[in-house]
Amino acid sequence: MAQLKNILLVDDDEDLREALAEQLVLTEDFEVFEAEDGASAMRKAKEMHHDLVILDVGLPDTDGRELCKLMRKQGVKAPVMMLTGHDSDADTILGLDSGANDYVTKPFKFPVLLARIRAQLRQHEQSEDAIFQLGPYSFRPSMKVLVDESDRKIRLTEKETNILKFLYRAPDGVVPRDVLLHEVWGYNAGVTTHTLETHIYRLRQKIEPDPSNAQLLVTESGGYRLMS
Amino acid sequence: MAQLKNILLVDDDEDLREALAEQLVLTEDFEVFEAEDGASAMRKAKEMHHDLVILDVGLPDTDGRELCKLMRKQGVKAPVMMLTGHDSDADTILGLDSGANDYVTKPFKFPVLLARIRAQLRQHEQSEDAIFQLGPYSFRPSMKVLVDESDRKIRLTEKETNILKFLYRAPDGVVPRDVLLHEVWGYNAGVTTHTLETHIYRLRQKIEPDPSNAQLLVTESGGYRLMS
DNA sequence: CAGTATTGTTACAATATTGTAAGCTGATGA
DNA sequence: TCATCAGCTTACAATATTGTAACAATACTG
Repeated sequence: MAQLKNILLVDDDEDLREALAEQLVLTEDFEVFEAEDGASAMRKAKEMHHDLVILDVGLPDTDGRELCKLMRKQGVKAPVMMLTGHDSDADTILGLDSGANDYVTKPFKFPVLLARIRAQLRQHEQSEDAIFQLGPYSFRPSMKVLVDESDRKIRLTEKETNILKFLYRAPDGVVPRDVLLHEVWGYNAGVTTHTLETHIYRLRQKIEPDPSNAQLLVTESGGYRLMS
Repeated sequence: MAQLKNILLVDDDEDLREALAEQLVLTEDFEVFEAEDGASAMRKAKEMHHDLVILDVGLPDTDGRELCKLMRKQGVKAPVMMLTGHDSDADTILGLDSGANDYVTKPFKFPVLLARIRAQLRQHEQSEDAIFQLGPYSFRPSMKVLVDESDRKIRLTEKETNILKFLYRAPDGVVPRDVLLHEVWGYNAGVTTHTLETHIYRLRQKIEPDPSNAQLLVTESGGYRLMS
């Protein structure tokens, strides 16, 4: 995973919660934030962005499904994984219909949970609500904006958005010009690599503090790379 | 579900497959297409669009995971649900990493599968690869086009795309003007309902066979409705 | 029926987006 | 050193998108 993902882990069973948190952190892909009841979960959900929420169905103050609905209503778009003790159909259905994305029955083996977490994260990256961390910006492709720390918005054109999207997703960083051309303009595009260069230039003007000395969107012999 | 969804069901166990198909059809939400081996599954996947694929891991000719990867490589974007007989971790992980979206262990209870299918479909509607059936068109929001039966493409502007998207998703059809305004332009938009009307007009020019007698995008006292 | 509100139609102007060309820079290598 | 090339910068023109205004048609109400 290119960037550390924030996970909000909500479970009142402290032993389980901490064990889980520890294992998640060990993967070095996640930063884990913990909550032990619905109220504090909501609070934490509001005060920062999480990339995924793990939610126990049974909490001391709220029902997990209700909490999930509440979170959705409050605008939490991240995938929610429900943990439950009972594998009854009713639970499953209700769990899924509360707006949760996946459902895991306790006890579970950690690798299974982990695989499902990764699958959810991967899937969410394709979604309209996806938010990416891009250097100092948070990037919302569907809104075509970059938002900086002080909440200033940088509007992007469609081409710019697509360029960033494909650069971000490139598994190992460098994307050759012609690949980028094909990805953004399509395979029969009558556009020269020169056009791409101009777009990169314009992007840099918008996103680089010092455009003539690119830090985020760097040139790399034959292509471009997005620094995280 | 507003529109019948096509499901491709791949399993060599004829009894199970037909029982499943029947139950799915009974919900009246799905049309089911069956295949009993990898080869014919690939053939069917190519010849038409399916909204979801159910795939048994063990097939006579191919391994289900390989088939899944192959489908992905061939451009199948629909969610894939893997059915497996063994609940081993390895299977789970491999299953999820092959590009499958969810994983259900046999034997399962039908309502559980159904709930998971619905969850996948719901989630996929938010994705970039989502394709909607809109009257005679297939609508690809991420490409901002409508494609008609004879493969002619109608390009849409961003506003037009968003209008269609929100109309399509409206649970019970009619969307009041002001709601649509808020959804498409945002809550602090300095745009009058008049602007919206113009956009609707332009949309109709593009998508209605007889624009002065709208069949797809109809006016409904106070708002608009998209006919499926 | 008159008149008012709602919705549709047309035309136009402001703006944003995009592609291209032309010149520039700096590195590389013969 | 000089030629060459990849990549950057700047400017400009074509086009697409969008909002608005003015007017026409239609439905609704008293």
